[in-house]
Amino acid sequence: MRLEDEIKQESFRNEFHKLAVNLIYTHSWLVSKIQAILSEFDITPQQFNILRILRGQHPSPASITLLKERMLDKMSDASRLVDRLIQKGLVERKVCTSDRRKVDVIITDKGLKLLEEIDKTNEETDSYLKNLTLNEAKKLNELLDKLRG
Amino acid sequence: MRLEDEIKQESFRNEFHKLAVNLIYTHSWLVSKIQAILSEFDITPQQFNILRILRGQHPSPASITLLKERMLDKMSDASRLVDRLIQKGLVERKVCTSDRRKVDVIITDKGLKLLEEIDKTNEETDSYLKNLTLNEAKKLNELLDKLRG
DNA sequence: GTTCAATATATGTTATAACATTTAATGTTG
DNA sequence: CAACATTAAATGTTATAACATATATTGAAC
Repeated sequence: MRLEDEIKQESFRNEFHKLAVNLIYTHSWLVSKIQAILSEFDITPQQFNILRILRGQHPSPASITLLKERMLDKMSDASRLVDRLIQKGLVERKVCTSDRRKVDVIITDKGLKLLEEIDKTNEETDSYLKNLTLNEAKKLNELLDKLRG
Repeated sequence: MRLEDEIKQESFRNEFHKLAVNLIYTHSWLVSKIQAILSEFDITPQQFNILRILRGQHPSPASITLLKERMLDKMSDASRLVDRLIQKGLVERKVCTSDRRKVDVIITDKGLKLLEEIDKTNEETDSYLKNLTLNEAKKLNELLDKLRG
């Protein structure tokens, strides 16, 4: 569906301006889809992302800095995110024995099991994007990579 | 630059999954650029968007509902956004005489002037996106529209 | 005209991003 | 070894999205 119709704006200054608005709008569209799926598991998209990063590291722990590097936002609130995951019993935090400034963050078995359950929704998540063919998805990825320079 | 290199992840489940992550990452990249520019005017991207919508309506007022429809996020905090713009003297809020449930939100002269100043940064804003050719930008817009269905 | 449903918006709440600051620990230099 | 610089993460703060709720007003039905 055309952006102009969806936000009821007749025109843009130019194609680049339209692109900026389109990215912002489409991001919001996508994230709300993902959020709807994840809310059934009582988890937010950002918390989910942390769990996946930790699973990728498992059984090694991850530091807060490593989590930040792997996350999609430039300066995320990783420490507080981890706090909330600890409350949910999905991760544990330990003092790092080799460097007392660091903490070791580890995913729990409960966290791993939750990810397994969520993995079962992969088909549904992908389906939202399958308005595009595989080649179109590839093209879109290439263009996004090029856009960032 | 390739997404895999930027977030230090070697692979994705499939192209569609990569696309989801790429959209989230690119959005964050873009918004931080826009934010840097707007912060010099002491305004957030969302506040800026409200001002632009109100300028488009000027001299007619806009209701909160209209603002919400025109905004890029599904369920934005329009009322509180307007509060903060009022504090900055950039908009005014009046009771709507024809329907006391509604309020009329109007941009002030100060708000209009600020937008004129910000308009001078358009070239800079566009320049971030000019890693793409015009045709590539068009293609990207088409694909994003198609993606949402 | 009265009753009830729908509507508009303000407000409450949680989670998050972003930026700043604080505090303690580690690394570097002399 | 001491002094200072750097680092890691926790914490403070503001703004926002999203969802829920509250309250007052308007519209619809009878």
